[in-house]
Amino acid sequence: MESGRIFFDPSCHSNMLFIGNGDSAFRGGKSVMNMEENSNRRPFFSASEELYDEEYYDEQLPVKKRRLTSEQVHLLEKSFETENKLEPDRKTQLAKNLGLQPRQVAVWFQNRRARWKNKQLERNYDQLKSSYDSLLCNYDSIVKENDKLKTELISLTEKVQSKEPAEESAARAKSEAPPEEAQPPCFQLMMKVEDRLSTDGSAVIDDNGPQLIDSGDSYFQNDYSGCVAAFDGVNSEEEDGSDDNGSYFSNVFSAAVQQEPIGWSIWS
DNA sequence: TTGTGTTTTATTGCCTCC
DNA sequence: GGAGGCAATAAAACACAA
Repeated sequence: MESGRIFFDPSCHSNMLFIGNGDSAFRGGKSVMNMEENSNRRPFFSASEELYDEEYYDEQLPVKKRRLTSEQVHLLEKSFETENKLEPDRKTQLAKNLGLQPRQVAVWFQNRRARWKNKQLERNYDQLKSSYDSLLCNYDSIVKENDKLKTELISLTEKVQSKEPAEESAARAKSEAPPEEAQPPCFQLMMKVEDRLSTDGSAVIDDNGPQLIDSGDSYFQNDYSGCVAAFDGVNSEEEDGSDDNGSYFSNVFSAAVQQEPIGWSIWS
């Protein structure tokens, strides 16, 4: 690269300046930056209309683009902290104080906003990622807990079944329960467990089947209802949108509604 | 010293607002 | 229509490892 003159590289997309003998595109201007007194840096000429300044070229040899001094950057940063948008008056004042062109101040703020936005995006990404990781961790522990409860349930059920004479079970199923094909497998297990765990036995199953669940000491009441509802073979109404397959829970609910004197009438 | 990646300064083109 | 903002981009300046 030759030295001594500034010219535009015609092939350069951004009108970047070079030092050399070229003068065809040389439009001239004036000094843009007043660098520190003791700085050996030379100013950078930016806008084309600011380029031509014979006196300046006689005195100095401008080189391409220059960085702002640390003092200039410091003041710009302070200004940016108070307000990241630049109104015309402030821009002019800042430019004057820093010995820069207003355009340079505007460009600096523009680039600074872009950097801030990128940082903000990074911060947001980190926050979202940590939230996601936390949720994932919770989800995993819930799934494990659910699996554990399922295993417990199956284990208890097997124990109950192994102690119950087959004929007794069959007889009760025939006389007291709704048609077996209308009940979900989970309910069948519940009935058996409920029966087995009941201390007095007589009060558990009476003529009104649905009271079984409402009897106050139901094994599955409340605490396990969610788990049971999620158990395989039990479809919630939300899942299939219907209860026309003889769901026991629907039956219980209907029975409760019918027994409720007031209050529930809206449902009947 | 040199190659390479990152940061900074600046331009361009498009869009919105008044 | 002009001013100003923003995204995309160029290119110089800088940092740093080999």
